Amino acid sequence: MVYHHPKLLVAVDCVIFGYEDGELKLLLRPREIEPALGKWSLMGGFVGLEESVEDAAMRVLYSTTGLKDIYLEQVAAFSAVDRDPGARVVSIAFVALIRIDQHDKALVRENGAHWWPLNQLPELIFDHEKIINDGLRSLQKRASFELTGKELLPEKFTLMQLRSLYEVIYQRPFDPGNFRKKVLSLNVLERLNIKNTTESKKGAFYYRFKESEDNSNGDRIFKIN
Amino acid sequence: MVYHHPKLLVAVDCVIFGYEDGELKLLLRPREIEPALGKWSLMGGFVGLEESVEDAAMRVLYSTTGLKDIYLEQVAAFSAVDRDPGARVVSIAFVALIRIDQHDKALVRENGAHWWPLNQLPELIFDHEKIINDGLRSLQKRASFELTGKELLPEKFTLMQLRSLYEVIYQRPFDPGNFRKKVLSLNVLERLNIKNTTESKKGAFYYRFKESEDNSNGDRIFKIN
DNA sequence: TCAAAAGTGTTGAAGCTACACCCATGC
DNA sequence: GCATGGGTGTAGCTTCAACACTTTTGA
Repeated sequence: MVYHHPKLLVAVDCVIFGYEDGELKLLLRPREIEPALGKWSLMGGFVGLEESVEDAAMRVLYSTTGLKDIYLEQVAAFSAVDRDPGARVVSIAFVALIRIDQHDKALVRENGAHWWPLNQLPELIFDHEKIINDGLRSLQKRASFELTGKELLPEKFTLMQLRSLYEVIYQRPFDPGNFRKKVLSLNVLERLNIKNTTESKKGAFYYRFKESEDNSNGDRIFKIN
Repeated sequence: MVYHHPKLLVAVDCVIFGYEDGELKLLLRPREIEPALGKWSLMGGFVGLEESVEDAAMRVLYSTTGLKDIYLEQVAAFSAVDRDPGARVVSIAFVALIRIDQHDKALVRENGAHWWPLNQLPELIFDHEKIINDGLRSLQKRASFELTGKELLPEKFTLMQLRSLYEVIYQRPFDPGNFRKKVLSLNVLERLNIKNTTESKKGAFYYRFKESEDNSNGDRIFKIN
């Protein structure tokens, strides 16, 4: 049986965050069709008949970065009637977190895509700037409940690197000593017996996320603001 | 210009919460068409070509409760390919909060709709039980950041009534003294010079929400669990 | 008089903030 | 030696949970 109602184009748009050179970056690509040809756009695609929106987002991520099993989280549906002047499109936005060093650089280049620092974004099409803002707030919320870094940092990292990541996610400084104590008290990291000596004279121990640790107990770990 | 991609039915489903007789209740209606005829369903409808999903949710709420300007919040998109056996439908779920005593009872009756206590729900169609669970978690989250009651309680209410509301939202008891102190410290309620004497011998002051108070500063006010 | 809710006070534990302070080392 | 980040400690403050206690009044 078929319901008699209008059908709409349904898209997914992925706010793909990566972390490199102490900055949060976003993977964007120049739009290749009218309208808004040449402006920059989130990585997106249309949802097919035989896939969920999550499947579609995974497909988009795989086809643009070559990565599977990416952290993915729904943000919201964006559906203003005129948000896309070319057609009526309802878009489901996702946040994706990836390690920049792991993605398929050739594939990204082939797509004309480019990593843009979060605070030096180019002109974006449609409502993508708003989507990005909501995506960042979503990331901040996640980072405030669950220690976030596994998906963005290298396998092993120093506490200073983790703190730097939090500083760019929250756009504010953290007290080094207090950050260290708080993070270690969560009991989700394990210290390795290797030191990083490139970023400080003394050398700092590497840490990594423990396997299969829940990492989230419902409490805030950092306050936003 | 038109994009050449499949189009899908897009629906909205509203998890409509009300509070009555010390219980959280949900407005549901029996489904009138196959498949799943006779099972109970969230209040929903299809999104038209000339409306956003928020518009569509508003429209559904107005046509089933007679109310406008309702608190409405997106929960998520549900889009499993086979979630509706009758057709491919992507549904955007919303949470709505209303005062049960204010809605249009005749209209609700006319729709065959019925208020069901949250913990005695009937058998539901499709994935609506999951949608309700996610909706409740969404309500809990909101109530943990922002004192919630304006949309569910009568204009004036006692602190005991507010506490009872929180107890059913969180499904756990709150210490009366501590709850009182915490809530009053938020500075979003104003005490009226009237007492309610029907629920206690001594009589308790009525309170109401202050006008245009932000009511949310980013901090948790209650921990979930 | 007694039960039940209203409303206030207290106390100890826990967490957070803002620091001070020493350590190790490359320059 | 000195600047830099690594790492630990601490004093003062706020918050919170648990619970005692007093007030008021209808049954």
